[in-house]
Amino acid sequence: MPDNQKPFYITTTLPYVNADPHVGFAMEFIRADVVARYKILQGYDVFFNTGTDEHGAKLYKAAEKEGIPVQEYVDRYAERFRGLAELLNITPQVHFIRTTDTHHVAAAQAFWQKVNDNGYIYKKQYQTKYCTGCELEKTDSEVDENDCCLIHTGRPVEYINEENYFFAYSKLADKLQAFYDSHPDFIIPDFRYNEMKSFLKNGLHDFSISRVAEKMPWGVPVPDDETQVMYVWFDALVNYISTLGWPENTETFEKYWTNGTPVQYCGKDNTRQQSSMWQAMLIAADLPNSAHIVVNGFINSGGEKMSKSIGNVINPYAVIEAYQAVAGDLASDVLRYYLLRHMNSFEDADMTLESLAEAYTANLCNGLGNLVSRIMKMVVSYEVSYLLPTDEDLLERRVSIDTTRRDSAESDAVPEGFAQKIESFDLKSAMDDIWREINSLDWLIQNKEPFKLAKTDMPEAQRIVGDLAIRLYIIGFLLQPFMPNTAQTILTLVKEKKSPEKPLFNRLDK
RNA sequence: GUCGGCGUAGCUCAGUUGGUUAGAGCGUAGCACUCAUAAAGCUAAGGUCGGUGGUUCAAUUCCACCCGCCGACACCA
Repeated sequence: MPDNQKPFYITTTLPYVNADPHVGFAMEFIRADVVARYKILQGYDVFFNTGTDEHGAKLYKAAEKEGIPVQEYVDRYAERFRGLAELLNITPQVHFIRTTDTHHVAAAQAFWQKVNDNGYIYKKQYQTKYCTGCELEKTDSEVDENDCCLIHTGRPVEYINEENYFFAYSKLADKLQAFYDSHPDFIIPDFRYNEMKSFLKNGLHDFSISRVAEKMPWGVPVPDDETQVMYVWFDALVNYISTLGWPENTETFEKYWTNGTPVQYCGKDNTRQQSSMWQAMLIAADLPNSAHIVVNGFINSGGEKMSKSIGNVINPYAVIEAYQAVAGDLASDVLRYYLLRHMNSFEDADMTLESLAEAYTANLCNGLGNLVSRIMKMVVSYEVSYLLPTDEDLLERRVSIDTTRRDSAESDAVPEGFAQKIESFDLKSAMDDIWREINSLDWLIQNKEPFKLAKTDMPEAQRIVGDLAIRLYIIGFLLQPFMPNTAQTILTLVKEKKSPEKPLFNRLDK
């Protein structure tokens, strides 16, 4: 490994730990993992961050309701989310930060201090709406036109005044605008960028960033003011840099944040926080901005939003468990495959167990799995030998295969533009490239008929199957970031010239 | 309401800088092969490209209006 490896930073948002992991977060996590693994393969020195967001009133109340200490409550959920990384086969390199980590708490305070020193924090009276029916504070979107909470429609909310700290968001509008203007690819996809640009154009209002500790103590204490704690997301956003050891570990911070083109994945409900508020906060603290915000859509099921009452909630744990029966160790790859190729890269998508089963049969059993079996069976039967390309060759797209070329236009062993698709986070299209190559190989076997040639012209049959094996190896190579276990299985089989003892993907019972 | 987007085969979507028979994958039906997980290959069925009007020699592609759907419009982690 060269010493001058280029750094790369990528992070998910931190899920709020008031419920079990959702398949939408699983998708975000998997996508970030694909990019991280891809960059690792490219030789980058990668810092991949995820974790859990553990402060705030909701958790405080949830723990109270269960009658257990908050810390115990969040510990339990943090473990469940940590378990998700293993379940989804996320690279072991991933860093897992908790916003209750002592270092993070100190970093959030240092960040606050810095923003305050720069004059972007001030104290102001803040009016909150409070529903005495719910015994909860309400936001503007939680009250109707008669100023009543949506649950207690006959009872107007009360107004409570409290003193909070405010973030001078509005003072940062010009700088944020200048940043947007000079970074045309900052938010991906572009229609989300347009939304944020018009949001900014409509004017920014300062917002409160603290709560009265007496009422809600479960937060990071505001420096030099024991009466206030930070509002949960102000501290939470700082995780993206506290995970790097900021502020004291300047070396790591500069390496990965300043020079690592930081990429942040998020769901569409987080667009504003990540790409506007957080960026303004960074500017206020004299820190460099993120390089890209990549915004995912939501996953619906059967045309409706997933909800417990409809009963269409899909649990990633259950899906993987179900597929272990047919795919064994490759079960996590089944879910990865589906979320990466059958969910739209940027817009809302629809997931059902039926369409998952259909995709599994068509593309993993009949497609990839079957192809591995038919090629490797011939490799073994005809005692084919071949010389595999090196990783360096493949990274540089230096591969020449002649005897099995369908035609040069539509079947590149290493598809042109494949890297570009991953670099622009269009992972679905990159997957499509791989499946085009899988289809090409199936077509070639059918049309070159090496299984017939084996009876009349063995050397020619061996040459064809050898090329097919090399191309299968390349498929395994390309598949590594997307379906790591499957890719390893294929690479090993081709290297060792073995046919699989049993199908990679067994058929589902009909 | 303001701004933006979408509506193309059963499903998911691509495409048309306006121009001969509108594409892919999956699904469905038939043919046929055997290296393979009864898989792969070939063929077929299936669309008045949301509606109406306009511009044009010519519109699914441009314009207007209408219908339907979606997103943003802030203190929701």
